[in-house]
Amino acid sequence: MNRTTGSVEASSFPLTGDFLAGRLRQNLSLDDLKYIEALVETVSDHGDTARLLARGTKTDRSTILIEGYIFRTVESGDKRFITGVHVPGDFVDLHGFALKRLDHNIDAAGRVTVGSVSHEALRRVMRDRPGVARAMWFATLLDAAIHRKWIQTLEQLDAPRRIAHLYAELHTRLELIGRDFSRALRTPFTQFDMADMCGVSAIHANRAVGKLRELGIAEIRRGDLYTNDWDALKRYAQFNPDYLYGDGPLKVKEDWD
Amino acid sequence: MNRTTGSVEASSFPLTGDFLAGRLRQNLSLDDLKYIEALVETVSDHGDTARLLARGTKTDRSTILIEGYIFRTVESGDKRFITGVHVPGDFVDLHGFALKRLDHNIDAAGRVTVGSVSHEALRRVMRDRPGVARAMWFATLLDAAIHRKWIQTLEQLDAPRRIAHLYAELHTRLELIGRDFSRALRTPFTQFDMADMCGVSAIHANRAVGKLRELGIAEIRRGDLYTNDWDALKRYAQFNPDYLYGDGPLKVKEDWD
DNA sequence: ACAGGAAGCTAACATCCGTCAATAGACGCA
DNA sequence: TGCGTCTATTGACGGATGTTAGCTTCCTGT
Repeated sequence: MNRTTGSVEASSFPLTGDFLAGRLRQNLSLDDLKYIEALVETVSDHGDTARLLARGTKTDRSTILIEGYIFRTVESGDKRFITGVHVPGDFVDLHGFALKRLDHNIDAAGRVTVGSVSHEALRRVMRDRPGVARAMWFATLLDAAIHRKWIQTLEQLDAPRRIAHLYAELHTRLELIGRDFSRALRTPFTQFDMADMCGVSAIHANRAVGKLRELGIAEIRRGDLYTNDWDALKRYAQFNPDYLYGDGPLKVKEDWD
Repeated sequence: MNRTTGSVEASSFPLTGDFLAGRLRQNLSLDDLKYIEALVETVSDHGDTARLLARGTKTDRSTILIEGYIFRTVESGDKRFITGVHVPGDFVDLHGFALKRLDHNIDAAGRVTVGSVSHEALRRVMRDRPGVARAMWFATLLDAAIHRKWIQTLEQLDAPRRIAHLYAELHTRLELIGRDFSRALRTPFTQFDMADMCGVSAIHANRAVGKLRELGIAEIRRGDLYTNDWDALKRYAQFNPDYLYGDGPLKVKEDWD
């Protein structure tokens, strides 16, 4: 595997063999995971808010997030909208493999480490490893389920609850890939980022953060959320983790063939 | 193919051989389309607002919409939220094939005609027709792209523009499956339905419909939209059809294998 | 034709949220 | 250390939206 450096120095993330064991973990054997990891040809680091892929780009590579957070963004006029956020282990542009032309940007939130897989390699997967190909399909179906929950959140909740729901979702997704933050969840998000994810103005996002603080639900400082009662936060946000399929209905290997 | 009747009488929809030529059309040969059509084991009609599949259901069949509109809905408290709408030719629960347990309801909007395909048959597709399997994957990726646009719409637009955007999207999606409504787009949507799709109260949806009328953008009566200037409506809604990939980047057959 | 119910419409008031303006705090860089 | 920039915070005001209530219109079944 080749290792390159983006706009900041190469990270010291240890490529010990399981950095891909994220969302796909439940669906694949260790053998399959090692197979995918071998597909990653380059690993690179990128600095604050770097644009990894611009809307409209035709690319022959797909990107997997290894460390950090990534936003899906669209720009309209002078405003930015965030339609999704990714955590380590997620393929962030698998749909670019199929749809060829991206309909949105892929932006780093803070510093990130990403791996790159050529579409040529993915075509080999499609041909030689149907089980892996299915797992990748399922991963994109989970993306769709998360999108639907964001739609519901935007339709249903007020600004403070939207922000609480965002962090509740991230907390659960990070737990599912084996990262437990019992008391604090650290992110590089600014209140502008939160506003663009929640569909409110930055000033109103600030009010919402203040309300969460005032209610004793959570203390958010520079993107990092501190709480001693995640259950209370999740209850306040009306968070129900079913849509993340964490109990493993993604585990369907035995149902196939 | 067996033909059954739901809660209303069997429709007279002519099953002449191309009712599946919807979203998949651009990706598949005529031979492939006929192959899929042969998979449809039963066709049934359903009456107003029938629930075709309830959240949490484990099903061994998938549903393809032949005529009418279908909502994806979730209920919370005594409120309903609509996270997506489908037009003829769409597979509405292909993800149920992969994820096993549905995280939302599948509800008819008005009267619908649907076809049913067993998961057993889909497993055969996966094994015997990789090209068809890929097309179905791409169809779910397009669902995700539509979801992202809904997220952006909820984040960006006010209520009148959201409703205009909804009809603009439907207009384009119906055009892509060969149904052109140059002057009127007929739907069975109530203003409650529009409200639940746009994340506003029914009363505010009524205000929004009134504003579109007052501005001369569109006249919406009992779900049916009349306009003599679709371009003006789409401009008002800031509608850009790129995300529907109507120009055929879904056409990737030549890139595979 | 008639009655009942569902859907559409309007008004009044309260709350949520956007915008503008100004200030304070935190961080990076020289 | 000091400066500049980005981020966070607060207040004031106006517009967008939610809620409640009541009324009207349209559709449908008898």
